[in-house]
Amino acid sequence: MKEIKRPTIIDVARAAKVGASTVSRHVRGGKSVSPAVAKRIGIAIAQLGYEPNTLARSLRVGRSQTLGVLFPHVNNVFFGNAIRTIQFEARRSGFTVMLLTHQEDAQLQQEQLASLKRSQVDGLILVPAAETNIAQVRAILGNTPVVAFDRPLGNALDSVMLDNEMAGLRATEHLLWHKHRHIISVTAPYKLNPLHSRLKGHKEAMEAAGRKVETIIWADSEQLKRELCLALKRKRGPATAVLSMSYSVTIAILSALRDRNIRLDQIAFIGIDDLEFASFLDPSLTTVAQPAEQFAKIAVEQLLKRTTGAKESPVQVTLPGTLILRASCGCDPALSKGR
Amino acid sequence: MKEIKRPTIIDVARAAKVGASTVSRHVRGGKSVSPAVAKRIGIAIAQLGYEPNTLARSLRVGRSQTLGVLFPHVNNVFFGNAIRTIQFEARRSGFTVMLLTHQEDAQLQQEQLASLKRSQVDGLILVPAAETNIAQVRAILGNTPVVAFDRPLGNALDSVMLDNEMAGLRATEHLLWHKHRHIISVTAPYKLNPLHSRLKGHKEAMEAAGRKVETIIWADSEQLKRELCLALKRKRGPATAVLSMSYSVTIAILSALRDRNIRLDQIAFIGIDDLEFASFLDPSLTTVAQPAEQFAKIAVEQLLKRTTGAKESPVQVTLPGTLILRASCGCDPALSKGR
DNA sequence: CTGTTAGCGCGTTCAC
DNA sequence: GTGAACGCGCTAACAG
Repeated sequence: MKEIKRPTIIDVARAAKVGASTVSRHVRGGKSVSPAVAKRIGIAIAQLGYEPNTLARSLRVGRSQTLGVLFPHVNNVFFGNAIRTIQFEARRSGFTVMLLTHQEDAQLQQEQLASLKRSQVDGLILVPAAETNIAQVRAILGNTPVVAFDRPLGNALDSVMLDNEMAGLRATEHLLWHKHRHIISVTAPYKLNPLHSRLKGHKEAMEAAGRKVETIIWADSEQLKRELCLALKRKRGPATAVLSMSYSVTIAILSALRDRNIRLDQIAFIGIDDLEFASFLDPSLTTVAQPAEQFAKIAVEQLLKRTTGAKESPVQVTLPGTLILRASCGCDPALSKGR
Repeated sequence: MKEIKRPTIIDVARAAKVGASTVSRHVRGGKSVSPAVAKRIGIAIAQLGYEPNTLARSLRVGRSQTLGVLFPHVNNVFFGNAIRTIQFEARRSGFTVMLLTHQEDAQLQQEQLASLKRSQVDGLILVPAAETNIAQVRAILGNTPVVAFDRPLGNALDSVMLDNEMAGLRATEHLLWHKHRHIISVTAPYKLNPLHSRLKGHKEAMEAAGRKVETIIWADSEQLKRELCLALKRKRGPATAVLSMSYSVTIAILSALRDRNIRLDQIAFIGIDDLEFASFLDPSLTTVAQPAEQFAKIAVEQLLKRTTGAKESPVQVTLPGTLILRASCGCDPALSKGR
């Protein structure tokens, strides 16, 4: 079994006593090859253990059949599920996925984009880092199709994301419905559009109810602890409910509460973005979940359309979140049994 | 800005009035090019927005500078961190990473392996699905270097993983030290070597202490609830401590306890594998954490050695886990403040 | 130090 | 229905 180098299409051709192009037609299927010859080729391929060289094929046809995916990271349910589905959908269409991460770092993002470009990806699904603008991306990517995922990147691009404003609005309304009058919202310092929109929806709901908007911008853990305690423990109209604007903010809040020995059942809480462990906390956490799989399907579908040269104007898909009622908002704990 | 097709090395050569190979030497750096010429080439590249075509280069040199990574999924801290570090380390050495998942499915794993092979990856970091043997992998991969990650795959391969037996032993010893006499261990039905080893270590510790080994094999959630309740609530010597053998088992146990309204503080608990939310539970969860970053570094390093043709006999690296003492084992809750 | 030439493995004309 | 020849973009030999 001296496999000093891998068999090429020519080796197969020789073994099957046919021309190379006949083998080529056969492996790609569909094309007309006489049954007898097809049989011989099939045997030769099996015997030699031939696998087409994707690199050579891509170079020749000018498409790599590869989709780039550039995410901040892979460490949360939403991204994890999205990635799984993206891979699945891409595979179904004969594409492979090249997954990179930029760790929310603009510099690294640019490098990764360059890497993707050099790899000749046919298209890209991008969750842009904060303060990214479309020009930076285009400068590196040229005219490679891009769809923005989870975060907008100008309306010259296809995009798919949550109806963030609605999410903020609905979550707030639910808290108000539970008769909370002093709700404190917590957001991250990143200049990320989704956070702004969620906050905007929150403000809208608060103002419609005639309540004062109070927001903490989480800068560091000490400051968050301080401000959160202040709001929750003040004598005059202490906050009784907390609305978290994102996954990482929720983590920060949970840490802060834990460190200050404030039990979750002393306040009401809703977090935008679901957490895999939301139902294991006590009380279980009410969250607004994003339809990751649906996002992924739409993103891939849209991207594949573009790679085949569709020229329609960009579509911006916006999907509603799902308010998962568990216990932390004040709803009956029994509800949490669902999941 | 009519960018009808991307500039090639020849376009650059013409623009700079030099030969193509001179440009080639320049872009790869290091090689000797006269300063004057280098300058001209630099300008031409900037002007045209030239990016080398990785595909063509790979085809030519016979290496893709790409490392394949095939993981079960990306949805847990351990895998997530490992992936991040693998990408980082690979990048540092000029490699890009092609990440695929097999969802613990042997069939899908084989397909993904084939895909990786066709993509001409220079090496592969693999977390093998259950019941995978080395022959299956080699059949598809030929002589592409592979390092097994987190799970062994025969000793003909480089591998890096946890000292699983030690982890099971240490966790058990800690529970015994807390005077628990009836400890119940819970494992998954998958025929995964790490689970066996952890269980083996557990048994060792139990037998050394003269205690009876009781193990639940988690088949489905109803059965788990039933058997767990039975063990915890029986009249004669009820179990007072639970040892979970893996991340997913821990999730299952937490679900079971929640559904049966058994609060975590009624029992002692240690889980092998850390969870990102371990410190948010009440009581916070004591776990054995795996050094994901260290694993990743070693795996990449070893793999890169192989891709440059190292022929030493396979090395099997085994690293100890870290017992993170939080509250659920019975240690002072104050300890949990650490993280 | 530089340019010319010849393929890497494949798909695609275009003759047969 | 089939095969020979060319070239995708690049780098490794060589010759200058």
